Amino acid sequence: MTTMPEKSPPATRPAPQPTGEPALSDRYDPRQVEERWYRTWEARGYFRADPFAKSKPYCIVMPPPNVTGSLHIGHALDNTLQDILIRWKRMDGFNTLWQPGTDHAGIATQVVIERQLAAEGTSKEALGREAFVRRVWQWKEQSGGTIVHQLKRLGASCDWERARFTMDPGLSAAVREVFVRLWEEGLVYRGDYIVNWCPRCRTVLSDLEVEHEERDGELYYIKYGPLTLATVRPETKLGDTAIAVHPKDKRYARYVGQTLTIPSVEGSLDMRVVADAGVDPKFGTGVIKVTPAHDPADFEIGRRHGLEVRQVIDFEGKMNARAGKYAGLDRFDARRQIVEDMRELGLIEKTEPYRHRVGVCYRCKTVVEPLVSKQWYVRMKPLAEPAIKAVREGRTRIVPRLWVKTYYAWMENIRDWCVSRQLWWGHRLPVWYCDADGSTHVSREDLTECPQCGGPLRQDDDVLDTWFSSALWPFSTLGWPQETPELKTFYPTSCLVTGFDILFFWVARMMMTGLHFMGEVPFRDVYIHALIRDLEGQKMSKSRGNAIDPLEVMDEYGTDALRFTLAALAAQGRDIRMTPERIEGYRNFANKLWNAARFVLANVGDYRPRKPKAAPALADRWIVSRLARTIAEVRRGLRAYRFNDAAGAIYQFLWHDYCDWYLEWSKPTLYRGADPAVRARTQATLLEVLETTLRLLHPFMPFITEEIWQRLPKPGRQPDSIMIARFPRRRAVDTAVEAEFGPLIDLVAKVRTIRSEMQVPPGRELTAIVKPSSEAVEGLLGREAAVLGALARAKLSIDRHAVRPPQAALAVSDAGEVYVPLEGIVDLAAERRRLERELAKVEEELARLTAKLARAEFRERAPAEVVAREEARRADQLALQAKLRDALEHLR
RNA sequence: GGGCGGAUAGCUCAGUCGGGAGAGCGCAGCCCUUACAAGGCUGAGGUCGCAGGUUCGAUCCCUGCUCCGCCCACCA
Repeated sequence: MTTMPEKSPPATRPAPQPTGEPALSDRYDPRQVEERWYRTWEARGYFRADPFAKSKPYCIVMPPPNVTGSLHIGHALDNTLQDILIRWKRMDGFNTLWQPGTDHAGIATQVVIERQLAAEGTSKEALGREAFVRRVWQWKEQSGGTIVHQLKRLGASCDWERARFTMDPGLSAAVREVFVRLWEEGLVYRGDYIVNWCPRCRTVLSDLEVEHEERDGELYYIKYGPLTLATVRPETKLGDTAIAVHPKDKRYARYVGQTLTIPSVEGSLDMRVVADAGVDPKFGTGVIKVTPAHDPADFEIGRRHGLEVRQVIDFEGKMNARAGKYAGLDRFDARRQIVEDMRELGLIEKTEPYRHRVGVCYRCKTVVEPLVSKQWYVRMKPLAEPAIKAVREGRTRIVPRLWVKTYYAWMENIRDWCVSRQLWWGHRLPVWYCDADGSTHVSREDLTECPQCGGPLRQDDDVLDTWFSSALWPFSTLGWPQETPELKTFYPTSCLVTGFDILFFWVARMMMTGLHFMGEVPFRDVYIHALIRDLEGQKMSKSRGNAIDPLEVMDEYGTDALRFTLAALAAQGRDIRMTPERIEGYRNFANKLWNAARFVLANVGDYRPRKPKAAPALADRWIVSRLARTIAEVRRGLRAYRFNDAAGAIYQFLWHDYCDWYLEWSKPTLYRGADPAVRARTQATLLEVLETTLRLLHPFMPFITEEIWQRLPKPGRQPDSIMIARFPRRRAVDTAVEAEFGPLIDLVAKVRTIRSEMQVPPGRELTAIVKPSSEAVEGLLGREAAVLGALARAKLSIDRHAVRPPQAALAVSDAGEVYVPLEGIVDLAAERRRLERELAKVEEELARLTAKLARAEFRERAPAEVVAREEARRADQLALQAKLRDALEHLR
């Protein structure tokens, strides 16, 4: 790595605040910069929100990561987008609050500690509940903050002083308040139903927490007395309490109502045959066994026919005492054993391979066992209706709109939410039972004795589903149920940014609780972004080994590069496929910016900000107009949550307009002894445009923009940091200037093309004979001749009466015609082939246009301007055709 | 079974009034030109999944089909 010779900083520049070395290396080194600036920003309190500020509030609540969590690429995306919004709004003068926090993550956290205990040769049972919970808290205090530090590395400008944890006293009070109120309103109830049980986690799961996986299994055709039925779960046979057929199935009508004696593995069973519409006559033999205790569908059939619920599998997934000789066997071992036994008894008619979906625990992937047990539920329908209405009425806007339908579909078919969990880590249910009089008490305060009989009370052992407290997040973090200034100022929050995977788990539930308890939607906008996958479209995960670790990316490419990459990719609907190459590209972009800044700084040493003496040149006005266009695009992009559009606009502008054209254009002025006033004007434009672009880019790339911004000489008093500077305002685009400048760019490009295609050695001096199309263009070319010549690397000869010499390559620009004499250099045969190819293309296009224009329908129906354009295009092509023919003639 | 999304350059993807197809990467050629080789210049490469329809005109709107992916649902 080479080091630049030290350059003395411009005299007017205030000493860069926390900046280290004065010289800028030719490569941007993020490590030098990021931590230093983050510390400064935080120390100066720039992230802090003020509930009493007068400016318009803008608030985002962060989806709380699990305390056990480590920053993965999904967090990085989610939080980068939030930070972009918050930084943008902050710079735009809003009173911003980005409310951070973490989630206690019931099962996930409990599993982590259980694993630790196992490694220590002990268990939570050995510890006891109280000691276990203490242990979790201890762990939380020590290592629960990992993700917070990682979010800081990402540049997240949250108000950390307000960080909340779902099990904080305040939030726990909110949880209790909500549960008690729901109980008082009759929206919470306790009931005996079939639930999804995870035998490994030993807890009930909500329907959402069950994932479905395709697995290969076998379909067993079993003889049930005179009938044969098909099942994938023969082990539940011992819990069968009926046989069911479809009511209209004529094949079995005569059995309905009868009680059959079924020879089985444990002697004979007597079983009723019932008719139920839930049976699909087309599946298997059209007969099913009914196991109300271990199948949700069977449970329903059982209720309809008053069947006995006969549990044969216990809460650990083992066969229980009712299973006779199979008692104690794991359910899958029992399946094998029973099948074997039935085979010996000749009860298995046949088996078929069968691929089906099984429910598995979303945490540990263990096959879920449906079991009947007593759990707590929240009645959802009354809560869902206002939440549907709020979106219908546009009080909350879901972006992109494609998720709206999904939201409605789920809300409209919502089922009651099982909220109790058989865990130790979480909010314990505020429910007490009196064994003396059998009463149940739900209370805001801890109870010790029965309010009815004064007898001793026993608190329910269960805790609430983790998502119960998350559902209150937008108002519990702001202080509810207290009436706080925070709530008053920041609720409803402005925008929620999250992935679609937790639309039901979280977003929908926040909508419901927010409306119910606050009387208003929790957020005005919901922006739902895609999920990041690898190149093969696989979900990233540590176990697959395909995960891109954002921490490693930040180490290697810098945080700004990662953030910009994520913003640039954010548009996509459902999936984002991410590759390191992509990040590398944006790392290069950061480096490009860095070097552009170095160039500017190296060339403004003698610049003194004062009233400009020279009027801006065409190029100055052009870049300023391009900047205006970019500002408009960025603002439009951000407003519409089109982060990729916004990022793309800046990328395009900075690299291709500012660096490729304007910087190059400025060089002749800066290097050669130009008029000092013109030179100062150029310097002023270079600086002004760069400074504005930095502010525009800051929400996306906070670190590098701050680092450069601090080094720029700025007139007058300025804020101490770019992050509290103003976001660029919209300004007028000068289309006339852009139209004037365009042809100049074209001209340079044309000459370069000729040079490249004719393989003119770089050392060789070229003369470009330019024939301007009008006097105005001639004047323009004359004024810009020096720059044009330098960029095109050719001597420009402007001649209104130029005649294209023979044996010449040809190019056309809007500014006129360019002839470049190339005698003795051109490979004539190759040139002829090239011209012939070109001619063929032109003629094809010409034929198409001629046909189109000949059609009466087109002339009559198409808008006049379209017809005119097509005619102009045809004229161009005709002229081009003539020139090409002419040129070919010369070559022959 | 219901619903949703995707199919555009070799790869990953933009393309929001229907009016001449774009980016990044990759590839080819030339260049260490005093901001940057993590760079510059130039170039090649596409029947916009298939078939119909609407329209003067369709990558875009409608219908059908094929192939991927996802979500929801009590077919054992």
